[in-house]
Amino acid sequence: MGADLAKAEDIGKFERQRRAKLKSIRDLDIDPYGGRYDEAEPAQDVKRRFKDGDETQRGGCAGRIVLARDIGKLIFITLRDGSGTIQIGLSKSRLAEQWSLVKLLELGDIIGAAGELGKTKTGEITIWADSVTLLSKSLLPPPEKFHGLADVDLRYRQRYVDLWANPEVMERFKKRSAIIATIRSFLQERGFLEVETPMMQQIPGGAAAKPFVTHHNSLDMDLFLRIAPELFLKRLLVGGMEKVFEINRNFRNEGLSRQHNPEFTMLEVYQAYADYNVMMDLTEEIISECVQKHCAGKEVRFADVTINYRQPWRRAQYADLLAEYSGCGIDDMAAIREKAEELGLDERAMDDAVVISKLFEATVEDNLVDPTFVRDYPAELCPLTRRKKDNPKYAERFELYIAGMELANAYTELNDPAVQEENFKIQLRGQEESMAKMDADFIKALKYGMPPAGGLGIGIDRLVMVLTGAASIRDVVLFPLLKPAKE
RNA sequence: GGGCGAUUAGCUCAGCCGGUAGAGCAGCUGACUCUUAAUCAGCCGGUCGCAGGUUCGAAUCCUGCAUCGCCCA
Repeated sequence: MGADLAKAEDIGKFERQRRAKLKSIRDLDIDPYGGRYDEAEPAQDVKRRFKDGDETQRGGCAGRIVLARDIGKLIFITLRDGSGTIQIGLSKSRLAEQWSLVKLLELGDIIGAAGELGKTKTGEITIWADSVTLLSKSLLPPPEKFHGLADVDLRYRQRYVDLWANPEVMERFKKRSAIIATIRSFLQERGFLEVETPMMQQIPGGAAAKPFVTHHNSLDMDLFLRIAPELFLKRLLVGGMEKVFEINRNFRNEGLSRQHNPEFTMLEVYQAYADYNVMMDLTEEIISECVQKHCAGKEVRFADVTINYRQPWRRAQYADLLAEYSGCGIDDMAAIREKAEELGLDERAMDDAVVISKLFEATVEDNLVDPTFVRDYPAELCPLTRRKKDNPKYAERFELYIAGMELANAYTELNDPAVQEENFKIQLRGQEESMAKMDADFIKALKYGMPPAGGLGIGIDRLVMVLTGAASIRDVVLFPLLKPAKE
């Protein structure tokens, strides 16, 4: 407590010094918070269009001062904007009456500068400013200039600092945006309609997860933040939308981990008259397009492994993979339970299907580094999925694994209302998980008739992780959920 | 929930077997019109996460707690 107060005072010291400068600037009759600035263009563009030897060129940029080298009557500033950095040369002789302002500038301030373009003796493209505009005074000291902001917790809490103090962070989030844009246009070009379905639902369904609860005051009604959009997107299939997709947030009331943030972004795609094989091809095409456009090659580093995205991707049977890595035949429950016991999975109270799934997680997943489609899941694990016609023990479902992570999940959608209702009831008997909730309106929709369809979900955050080499989901979510800051 | 690690100046970090706190950056003062993490001289800056314990003496050893990270469930 005493230490916290002391710290607060220290921070106050730096802020006091900066406030004093702010006052000096006001005393010069200059607004320290500027306004519209029309002379700026992106730093990268200025550097790109610069032609050596032409001394008539001019340019202007606006951004944050991230480095400054003060040589007395000449100051070099490294200015960072959204596109990169550029050097500004501030000389006393050129700036004349503005020099007193220039001497008051410091790291972190946001300025605009315009003037002749030129190269320095050492070859750096530089704006030799003849006008400088203070656009926003910074009152808090920036992080250390060379190491940037290193404290992991602070980086997430103060992402607004992280983004400009650590350029690779900005790059990663630009890439995330570009990847999502690629996916969106890929689907739109193929005739998929982008839709938005409710985030606040009365009956949370479409996945097995615990929902967040919220409350609508004037209706005096509890609502759930959606755990999946699935049941609404299928209603759209009933309504006649034959190719739809949604990219939006899902919310699951679970713990946090490297791969889990309670709110995460999901792509779901539905295509009438298709099945899971069509979805498999689509998944491979979408992600390959992203690799093509946003990665340096077909091999991408992720943590301590290299992922090989060369097509075609492996497509393997769930049962075969289980046998390959656990040594257990999928029908040999005695062996499966013994193996689970051996691995300390605490399987006694679990249904057979759940034990199988736990054993799969424990033995197989980590081995699936290169993109691998795992297909034909035990039907008990798939209440929304159509069973295989030639072997109803299995469902027409696949998951895509990359780097040991579940990246996508897809199936041939179940469109028989009687079977769907029965599956809901079976789930109801088993667990209190939300998948167990009976959605009578959804059954009603199916009774009107839903075309056979393939459905696909891709975890966008995880996709961005594997494509950008980010080991934690927190590195691809701008503002990940954190515990409240201590004060 | 369990294990491991971290917590020292605003930031990034040193600090050995216990002897009473250091560097770089930032800041302040001064010099410098071609720097690139500019340089040079000087100065300011710390209840060493918190609370106990051992000791003549604790940033250092012990215990508990808190926060953060990593791994596991």
